Amino acid sequence: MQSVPKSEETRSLIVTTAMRLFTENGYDRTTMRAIAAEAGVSVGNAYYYFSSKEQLIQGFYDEIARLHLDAARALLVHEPRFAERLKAVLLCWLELAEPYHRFGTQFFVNAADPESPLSPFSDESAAARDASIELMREVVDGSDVKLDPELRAQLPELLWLFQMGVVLFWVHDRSAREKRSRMLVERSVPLLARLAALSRLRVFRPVSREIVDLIQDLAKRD
Amino acid sequence: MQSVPKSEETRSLIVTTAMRLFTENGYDRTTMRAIAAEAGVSVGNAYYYFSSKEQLIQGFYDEIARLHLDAARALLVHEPRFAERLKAVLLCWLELAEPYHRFGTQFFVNAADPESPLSPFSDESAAARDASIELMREVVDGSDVKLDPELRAQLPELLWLFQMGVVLFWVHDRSAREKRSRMLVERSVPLLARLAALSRLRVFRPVSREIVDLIQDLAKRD
DNA sequence: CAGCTCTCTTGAACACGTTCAAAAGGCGGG
DNA sequence: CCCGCCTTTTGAACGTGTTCAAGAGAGCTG
Repeated sequence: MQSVPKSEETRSLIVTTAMRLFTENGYDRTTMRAIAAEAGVSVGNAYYYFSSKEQLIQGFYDEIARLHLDAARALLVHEPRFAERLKAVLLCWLELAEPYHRFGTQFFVNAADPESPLSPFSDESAAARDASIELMREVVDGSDVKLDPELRAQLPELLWLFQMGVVLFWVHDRSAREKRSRMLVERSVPLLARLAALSRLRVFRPVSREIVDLIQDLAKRD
Repeated sequence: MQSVPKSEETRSLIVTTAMRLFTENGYDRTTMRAIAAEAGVSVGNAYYYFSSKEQLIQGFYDEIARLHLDAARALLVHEPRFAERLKAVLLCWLELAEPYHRFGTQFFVNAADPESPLSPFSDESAAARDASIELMREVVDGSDVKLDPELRAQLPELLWLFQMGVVLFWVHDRSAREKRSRMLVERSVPLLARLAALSRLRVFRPVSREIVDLIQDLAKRD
């Protein structure tokens, strides 16, 4: 049988313990000393595997992203309508993230720091970001939506940005079980779909072209 | 002559010193001990006036908001065109904030924490927020823009939200002298103005109504 | 002036994230 | 079995934000 290297065991023991304590007591109230003690290792050992307390949640971040990709793809299989596809993907994220809303808040605040490797715009997050954009591309391509080809090319990235906006809203959402975040998704998605459809109208063309151009220029890396 | 109470002097000595050190060395690299030493007081004394290091920047925050209100109003006097008014107000903010971009970043990250009193959505920030929304109302009301009355009522709040978006972009902007943030403003504002005008078209009415409704519902406090 | 009270000030102490020199384990080659 | 080398582990120590009990002033009252 395939034996897991000892070091990998220690690593995952630490990250598992950390996640448990974070969800139990919140991020701020969980100390590195407590994590180490609970995992039965020394503080220094935790720092041998993770360069900071913040870094500890990168593992969780990756985990939730992976779960979301799988769960969302499953939902897309039998649904051709664009708005429904997008809605399903976003609601699915809200559902998966719900258990972590309490400390997730703290986490996503750290992630808002442009310097942090946890920022969705950082180089370190490039892989996760690309995967999410790819998912949005599937949302668009597998649907029956009719679009200006130029908009179609940009849309996945725009939808990813929209998703980041939803996350931002979710972080600030204090309603029971993040009901308001769900409402945001349920009501804004049909609107987006209608706007996307409208974008093919003649009056709209110049405006939608310019929007696409602007985003494209802004998205260029410095 | 009106004598300033001693305590006010100490308070402002501390905040002034802190601002200077923050801009010189950045927020993280400036310690409370350094601030206290430089101001010639004890660490405990700084905490007598400010409940945390973060709190120290609330002063700066208020200051910049006040400067912006004055400077922006001056720009509005002889300009009737809606897009130009909005653009002037936003570019004016970018200009005022530029010297603080370096540590402002750190600051606005803290402000992204929904729990923090520095969050633009917090109760503590209500006064500053209302003042900014009022400014946006002047931008709209003093202009020649023609609007659906319902949209007109909501627009100031929407524009304030848009401004928060610009700030978010600015925080992540790493281009020289935040050139990209200026570009964002210069190109997105005319688009917004055109969209606002389009909103009076018959095809658009239902969509724009729903957008206004949605925002209104979301803006309701829990 | 003596005493009292309230504001202001102090600096040592605490808790936490983080670092680092040193020790302990594990392992392949002699 | 021992030696040398690399990985892993340790815990004391450091720097930082923050707290707090104690003291110093400043002003008021009898």
